[in-house]
Amino acid sequence: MRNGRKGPTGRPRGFDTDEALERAMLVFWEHGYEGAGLSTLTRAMGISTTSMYAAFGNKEELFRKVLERYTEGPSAYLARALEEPTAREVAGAILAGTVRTTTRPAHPAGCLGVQGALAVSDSGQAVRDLLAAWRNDGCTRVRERFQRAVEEGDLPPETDPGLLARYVTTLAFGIAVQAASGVDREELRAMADAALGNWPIRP
Amino acid sequence: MRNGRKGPTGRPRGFDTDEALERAMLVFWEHGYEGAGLSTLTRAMGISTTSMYAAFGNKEELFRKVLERYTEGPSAYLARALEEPTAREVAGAILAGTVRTTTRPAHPAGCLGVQGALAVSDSGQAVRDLLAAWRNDGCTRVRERFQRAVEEGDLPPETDPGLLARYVTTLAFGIAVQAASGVDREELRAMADAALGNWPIRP
DNA sequence: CGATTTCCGTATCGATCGATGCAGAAGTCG
DNA sequence: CGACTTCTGCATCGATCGATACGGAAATCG
Repeated sequence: MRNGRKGPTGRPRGFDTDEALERAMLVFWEHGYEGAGLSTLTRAMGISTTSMYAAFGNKEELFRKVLERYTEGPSAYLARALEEPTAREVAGAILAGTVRTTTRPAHPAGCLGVQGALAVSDSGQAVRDLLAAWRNDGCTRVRERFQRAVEEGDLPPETDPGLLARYVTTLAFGIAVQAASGVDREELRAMADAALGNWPIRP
Repeated sequence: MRNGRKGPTGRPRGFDTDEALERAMLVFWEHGYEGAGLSTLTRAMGISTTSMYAAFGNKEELFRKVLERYTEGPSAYLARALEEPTAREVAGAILAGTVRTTTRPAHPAGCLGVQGALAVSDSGQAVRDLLAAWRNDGCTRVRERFQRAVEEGDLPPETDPGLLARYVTTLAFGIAVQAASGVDREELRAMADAALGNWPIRP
């Protein structure tokens, strides 16, 4: 559709796609996939429904692009945390990043990947499955990092990397729920620090 | 309205209120407050929308009654756990009960109190706040139980009961999210056991 | 400029949302 | 039985849902 080799270029788009996605991300983050109506979304994006459909396809594809943006933006702390030198620092960075992102002032409380579509109607199950896969993928990446830590001798050889990854992600998802409930940032940070006081947990 | 002192009794209700509430609970549990439409609810309850409004008021009041039923039914493990003799056993019972309830076969995965209304549209914020208060109330009750444990010498005197309660409930909410993502029951059970391997956590 | 392409504002689609009005059936009283 | 009360099935309400059709405005080409 774009850039066929023949003919004039046509009128360029009248709005910034990146900024529109950012606005849409904040709406989905606050209200969830199904709680965010087209009217609310387009009003926040500053465009009409026609422009939204022309630029992003439909509501579900808009959400998919928003989730990509979220992964590389507010949730980028995960990828950075996986590069910490020790498993203990990886876990600490994940929890600290989760607390920071889920309780940032002037941003919606909680985590888009958790509250975006936990329980939905029949028409939203595709997005529900997408987010479930997103969460499970996060846990898998943490497990692989802990597996490497075992191989490197950073973690004791009898450590179960899957168990440990499930523990850290469970804390992270729980923090997201607490944040969505209005719990204070400092309290969550203190709790996360204390949770890693005895590290690593063992089966 | 019911049982005014004058006049005949009138035609009795043609369905079992308790069973209708049970069916509604399962629908809200699976689809959330806003994801459960009146047509889905009434079909599952086996009654018409008119009967639902006559018996329960409206959708929001129906949900409130469903939440009460959930608290005294699937979530009753919390009240029982608080009566365990030691703080350590309280925490263990809470996590074991959470795993059991959020992964019970033939029941919806996850926790109604978590996925019932985490992120909603403007018209659902009353229910959202209701569930946030429900979760915070659970944390408060755990904190008060741990406070008692400190006074009884069951927990070390320097223990922070609020921190410990936040830790246990964060794990519980995280378990609910994992369960909603399809994580296996046995894996969650093993993780919960390991999480309490070093008890209590300290600030 | 004129031709062509694309974007965008308005108006609207059918479906579903939660919620009711109405009338008659069904049951409980004296 | 007959008076009275309540429940229930059908139809429908206005609002909103996600999604489009259409046509004019705007921008880029030769």
